[in-house]
Amino acid sequence: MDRLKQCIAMMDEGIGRVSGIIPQMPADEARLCRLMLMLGQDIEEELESELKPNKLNHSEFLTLMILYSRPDGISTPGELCEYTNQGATNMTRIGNALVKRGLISRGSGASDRRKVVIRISAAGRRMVQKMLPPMFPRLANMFGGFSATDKRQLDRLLRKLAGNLDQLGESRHP
Amino acid sequence: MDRLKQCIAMMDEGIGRVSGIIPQMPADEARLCRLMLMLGQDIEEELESELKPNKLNHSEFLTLMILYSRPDGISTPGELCEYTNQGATNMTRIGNALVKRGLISRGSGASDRRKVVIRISAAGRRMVQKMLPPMFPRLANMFGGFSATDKRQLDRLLRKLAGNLDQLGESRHP
DNA sequence: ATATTTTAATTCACTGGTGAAATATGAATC
DNA sequence: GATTCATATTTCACCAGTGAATTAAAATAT
Repeated sequence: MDRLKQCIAMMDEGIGRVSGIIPQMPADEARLCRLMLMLGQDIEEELESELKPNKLNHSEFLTLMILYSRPDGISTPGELCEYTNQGATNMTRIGNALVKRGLISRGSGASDRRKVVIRISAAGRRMVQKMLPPMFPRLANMFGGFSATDKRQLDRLLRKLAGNLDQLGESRHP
Repeated sequence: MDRLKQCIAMMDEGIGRVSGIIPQMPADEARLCRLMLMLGQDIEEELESELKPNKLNHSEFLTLMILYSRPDGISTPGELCEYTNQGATNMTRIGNALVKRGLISRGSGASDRRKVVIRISAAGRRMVQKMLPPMFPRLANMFGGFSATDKRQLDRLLRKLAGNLDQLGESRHP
């Protein structure tokens, strides 16, 4: 129990010692970065554990949600790659898996015949509508004790961080 | 460019539409949760891209850093599993990889002979000291434009979130 | 003391995801 | 209008991480 708290305590100590040895290290930033990584992973695990009973993994679920949230229920592998941040290779596999379960259909594109049109099926919509409500309580608990201001602040800071990460990313992929 | 920003814009629209269909959804919490997932992944990628030139992956690097940050430079597979949040299986592989590169040594435990003692080597310490400084500029940029207050706020909110996630986790693993 | 249960680490078979090459269509250039 | 170049998807071979079973050593119960 309290796994994260323990990991964080040990990180705080560790960063303290390391910045004793290497004082140029930006210790506050390192801590925030580690926190983001730890919480991100933990939330991912939490999510996967909620998806497991429905035998979907995160990227399959996300793909399905994007289609569900579209007015027309349609997209293409390439576009889904961008928004799910998955490689094309894996999107092919995800498509195969979802088609096999009848949650989406794949058809040839009309205008550009290189593109494949992916469309959520009625069964896919039902699946989403069945899966979402049970997630709401845990989702609410995740931010239990957060005031409206806390949530606004967190939202603001995360979006600001996103802007910086985009900058960093651009210098990686020139 | 601006990959994250675009993903976030599309998420905002998507959540808007979904909460039109399913109004019980806690939309603010869903947004924050998605933001944490997206940023967590992106930071992970950023980190991996910095580690790649040294042919270490995140979990290998983290393992090495934990050992480095210990006063005695020592741990055991089991303990490293807890703090890296990796399964024992994978820790065996990580150990193999790091031993093969001479960054750690593995020895039999004195008191409890089931436990394996893992110790960072001089080469391991040198590797860490070589790798860290080049990461500092990007780490600083990640939080560029964050005031001291912004950083304190973010730290506070993330630790609060960690507490909630520990609660959630306990109900999963009873 | 011996038998049982628990704990630590490893091995094996598998899943999810990636990079490089292949295929096929479309767009641009000569 | 043939050739070159760019884009969308798929296939193949590989890497990282997981769950179930295995081995060995402690701890506990009988």
